Amino acid sequence: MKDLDPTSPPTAEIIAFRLTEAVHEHRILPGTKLSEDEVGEIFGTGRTVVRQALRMLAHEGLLTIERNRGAYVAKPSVKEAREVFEARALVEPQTARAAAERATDDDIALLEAHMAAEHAALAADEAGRALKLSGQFHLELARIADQATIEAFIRQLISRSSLVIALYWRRRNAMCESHAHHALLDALRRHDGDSAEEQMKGHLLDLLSQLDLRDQESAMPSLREALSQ
Amino acid sequence: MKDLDPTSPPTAEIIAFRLTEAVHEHRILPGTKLSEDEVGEIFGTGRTVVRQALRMLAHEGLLTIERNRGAYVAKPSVKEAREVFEARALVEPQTARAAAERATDDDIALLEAHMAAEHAALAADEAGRALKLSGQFHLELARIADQATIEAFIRQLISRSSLVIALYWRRRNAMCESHAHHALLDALRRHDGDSAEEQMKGHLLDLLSQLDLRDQESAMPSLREALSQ
DNA sequence: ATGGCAAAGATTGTATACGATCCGGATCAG
DNA sequence: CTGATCCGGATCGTATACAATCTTTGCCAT
Repeated sequence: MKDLDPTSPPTAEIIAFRLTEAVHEHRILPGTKLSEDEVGEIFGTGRTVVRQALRMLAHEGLLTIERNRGAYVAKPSVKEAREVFEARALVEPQTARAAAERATDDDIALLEAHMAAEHAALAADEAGRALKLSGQFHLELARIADQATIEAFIRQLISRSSLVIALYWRRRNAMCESHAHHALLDALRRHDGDSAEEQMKGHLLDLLSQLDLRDQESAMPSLREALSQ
Repeated sequence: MKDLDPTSPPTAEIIAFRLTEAVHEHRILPGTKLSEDEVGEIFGTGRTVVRQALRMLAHEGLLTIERNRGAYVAKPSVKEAREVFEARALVEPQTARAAAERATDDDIALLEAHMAAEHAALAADEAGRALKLSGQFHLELARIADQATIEAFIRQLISRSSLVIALYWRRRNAMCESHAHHALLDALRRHDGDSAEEQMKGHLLDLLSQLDLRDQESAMPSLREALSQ
């Protein structure tokens, strides 16, 4: 009851969470500068707390901090983008399997609510919000699998995936991936680990295939970095 | 040439590295308190920089920070210990495969030097130093595999493995695992991905089997945590 | 007009001061 | 003697002041 006071100054964790949310929803785009003074004034706190939050996010790969220059929302290279999805392909299918084998009725209900929210966001044309929920769906699977260590890793991967999608997604309009989550949820309902693992593998390949990761795009950025900022 | 000045005050990264090294070498054991003032005086810097370092290490799971109480070297539970090795078993075999397929002659030479140092440390009866080098060996494989994202994850896992070993290792004397690294190195020399993957899988199972992770030990801690710590 | 250079402004890096919280011992009632 | 309560010391949390660094802008020489 003491932490619910809205007038109390936000902690570093809260600021980090809010910023993470904003980046996941593509309300803050890669390359944006996050000035300490600016963020501090927005949240009504000093720079000390803001610095903690920024360093946390930098450690998760969401920001890059350049000494004496400031914190910027990260712009993953094509190589990093590939690595992120390779890592996800390595870790998430097995996690989905474990989740399917362990999921309780409550877990299923929670995921259904999640998907409903995702559909609602899509219907309301709030693509950013839908994307964030989509990421949370994957994170819920890790939680259900009861693997806190891997869950933390997947959280980082999903964070970076948001950045990758912001930079390299092909068509802005269609976020037609909800079928995949539906199929995953079905597999979980049946406690079918094999199917869940397979669905997840396919889902991640689908996501990767919708990215535009041509090397042509990777040669430019280093040049564009210098001027566009 | 400017960063090599030994009189200049250490940065947060340097302090974090030194502390990490000390924990990996078991010179600082789980449960040890790291006071901000104390660490600051040791490194000749203010608390601000120390706090940054401590928070970095906490974020990697090496320390646990309790609000208004201080930072303590983490004491992973049995569950966490299992999770760490499950995660390693999930990630490292494939990484070893990729490393075997990509390793250059220089990489092999570096690993050989690494193993020599490891043997030397064992011969000098410096078990802690040998353990740190052993961890670095695994990390080198990730670097050779050219997977920066997964490398960062493995770094965290190795950190926590050091803590797990400090807490749950069975016999203090024998660190007879160097055979495994030798076999891995052989597989890399032959660029035999299959063998490397299989060797790594077996190596990690060996490590896990040498831990004493009985539930008896896991029922106590939650109780012991409350009073002993 | 262009290129280098210098000074001003802005932003981050660090230390320190002050306030908040927690732990431990002392005191006292039962 | 046991238990609770209160106070002092110590440690952490935050804000702020000052120093270091970078960027920008204006000027001058070529």
